[in-house]
Formats: sequence, structure tokens, C-alpha cells
Amino acid sequence: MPRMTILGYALLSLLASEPLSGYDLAQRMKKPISYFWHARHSQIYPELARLEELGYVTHEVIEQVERPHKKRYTITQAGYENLRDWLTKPTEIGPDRSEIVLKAYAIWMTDPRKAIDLFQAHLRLHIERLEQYERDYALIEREKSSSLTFASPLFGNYATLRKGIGYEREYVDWCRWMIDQAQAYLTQQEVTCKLQ
Amino acid sequence: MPRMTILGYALLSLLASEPLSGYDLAQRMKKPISYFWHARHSQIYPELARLEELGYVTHEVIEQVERPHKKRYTITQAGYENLRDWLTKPTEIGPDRSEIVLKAYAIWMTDPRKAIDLFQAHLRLHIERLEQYERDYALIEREKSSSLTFASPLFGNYATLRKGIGYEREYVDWCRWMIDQAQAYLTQQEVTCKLQ
DNA sequence: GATGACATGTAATCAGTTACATGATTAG
DNA sequence: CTAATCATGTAACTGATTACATGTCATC
Repeated sequence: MPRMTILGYALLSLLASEPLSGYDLAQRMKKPISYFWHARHSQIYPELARLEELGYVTHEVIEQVERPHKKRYTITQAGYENLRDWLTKPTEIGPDRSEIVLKAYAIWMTDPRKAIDLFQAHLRLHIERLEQYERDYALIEREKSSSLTFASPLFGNYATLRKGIGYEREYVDWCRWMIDQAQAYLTQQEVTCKLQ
Repeated sequence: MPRMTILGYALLSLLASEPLSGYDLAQRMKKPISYFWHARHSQIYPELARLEELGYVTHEVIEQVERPHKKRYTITQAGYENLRDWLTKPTEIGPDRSEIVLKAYAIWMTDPRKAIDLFQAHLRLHIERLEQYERDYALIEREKSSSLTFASPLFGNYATLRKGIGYEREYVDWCRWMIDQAQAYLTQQEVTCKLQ
């Protein structure tokens, strides 16, 4: 018998609001599930089969005209209970890996101008994401502000978006700080040269 | 011939400052490499062999009295150049996965009191880490402030610690916000009950 | 006598990515 | 005719974790 994975719970947590097909789930997890879990269809399809084997979801085939058939997955009572149990279990801080922070660790050995280019390009990516998140956030606050209370399914989007925004803002600040550090070093060098 | 992995660069970036044994490297990466890359010894030993095959490190065996022998790995010129090239190559935003953020996404379906417990416990973990990082940061600022300029090897510690602090502060804020949201919902519920 | 630090490795397994594979319909 | 969206799957591979394996010395 297969056991539960975090991905399994991610799928259940999406199915908890509405029945979805594997394709729908993959769409929602392309852009990480409300910004903090993602998976591809090649991982999702087998995982759905596992969830079904465990009795946490069921599916029905929907025949469509002029579209391929699809499998509509629905969470079961057992799946719902399993998810609810997992949700409130103590959660450790997961291992974090960031390629750009690793690069920052060794950046001292490079040309500061190249470092500035690196962090400026990276900064742009984070600003882009941040702006997207802020647009989404403004949208749900404007249109759904009444249902953003803790017990509403939309609260999930709200809470994770808020995390995404804080996360990206922190990255933006840090990238700017890195650029400043490299720039400060460069001007310092210039002054030293002129004095000699 | 094996190819380079990010772990390989992580090891090279540690060896760039000083020669180290596999055991030393594992110690430094237990607590993630200055907080944003980690690996275990079972991954590090084979990776060192790969780096040696590629000519990016060499080792010498050091016999010790009353201690097991150890292999002291040193970065080569080729390793150093390879690392330097990689460092300034454009870097994408890696996929992020956070179990607690995923839980926040589905937390609406649970008892708010259990949610408060969950986030309070998690908050404590982040506060602990944050305080550790802040102690480390204060330490290097006090003792090594003169060598914290961009081109010094210590700048790596400084920059990654700064990221770690920002990252943990953001988590602390967000956990507190989550607790507030659950609490606000509870008080709202109470008021509604009293009025009926 | 047991635990923990030092020290190095391998094997089994799992999670996740990339690539392979198929097939219909719609828009440019 | 080409690319994109809808729709579902499998296979090969890589990256990472857990467990297995061995051995010394110091401390409780």
C-alpha cells in the first residue's frame, strides 16, 4: 500500500474546494499552488492513482464533444479527514536551497561589475513576480473582501498570496542591498585610485 | 564524464576559502551553507570524488594520532575558474516548496484553535533560528567589521546571514499574521454568539 | 556499558524533472 | 501548415534522504 506524500496533500487541498481533473490540477500547480508548492503533470497523474488506491479520491470519466475525455476527481470523506488531520500536525522548517544565495556566498571572488549585472537581472525577476502577486492580491481584496475570513476557502489564496508578497519583497530588498554593496566597493576603489 | 551540479559548486565555494575534509564540509552544510544550501555526508563524499575526477579538487591523506585519517581536499586552479564562471551566470528563481504555506492554503477547514497551536509552534522555530542568525550577525559585525567589504571571503557569510535574517523575519511576521487572523475569527464568532 | 564526536564510505529508496508518446481541436 | 490548448499517460534519469556499515577515542 502506498503512503501519503506532501504532494498528495497538496492535491487533496485543491480538491477540497472543488472537483478537478489531473489537467486542472497541473494548471494550478504550474504556477506553484498559490505560490508555495508546485508539481508537473507527470508527477500528478500517478499521484492521483495512488490517492485513489488509498480511497482518498474517486473519479468519473467525463466525455466531451470536440475535446478529449477527462477524469473528474472528487475528494472522499476519508480523504477530507486525512487532510484535516495532517493540516494541524506540527510542521518543521523544511530545508531551503537558493542558488542565488549560494552564489552570494562566493561572489567575493568575482568582478563586482559582473556581480551587479547578476543581481540586477535576478532583481528584475523578483520584481516581476512581486507585481504579479500584488495585482492578484488587490484583485481578491477588492472583489472578495467579505469572504476573506479564516473559515472561507478563499482565505487560503489570501494567506499564501500574503506570504508570496512578503517573500518577494524580502528578495527585492536583499538584491538591492547586494547591488549597493558591490557598488560601494567600486566607488571605494575609485577613490583609492585617485588618491594615489 | 560527470557534469557539474549545484552541490558541486557549493563544495567548491567552501573550498575556495580553505582546504577541508569531507567531514568538515558535511559539518558546514548541516546547518545549511551559510543558511541556504545543505547536504548530508552521503551526498558529499561521492560528489567530492566526482569533483576530483573532473580535476576541480585534489586531496591528500592526513594521518592523525588517536583520530581516524582524513582526506584534505584543496580546490585547483581549474576548479576556481569553473566556480568563478558559474557565479556570474544568470540565475533563475528556483522552485520553492513550503509545507507550512501549503497548510495555510487549506487551513480554513480546521478548528481555528488548532490552527493557532500549529502556527504558534512553527513561529517558535522561526524565532529560534532568527535569534541564532542575529547572534552570528552581531558577532561578525563586531569582530570583523573591517573585512566585511565585498571582495573579502567573509563577505559571503555576511551576505547570506543578512538573507537568512530577512527570510526568518518575514516568516515570523507571517506566522503572527496567521495567528491574528485565526484569533480575529474566534472573537468574531464569540460576539455573534452573544448577540443571539 | 552507552553515548557522542571524529571519520569515511555504500545501498536502497523516494521525489522530482525531462523527455517520450498520442491525439483532437482551434487560431493564426 | 504550424503552434497552442486541451487531455492523459509512461520511461529514464537525477538529486536527495534514509539506512546500512565500520572503527577509534573520550566522556558520562
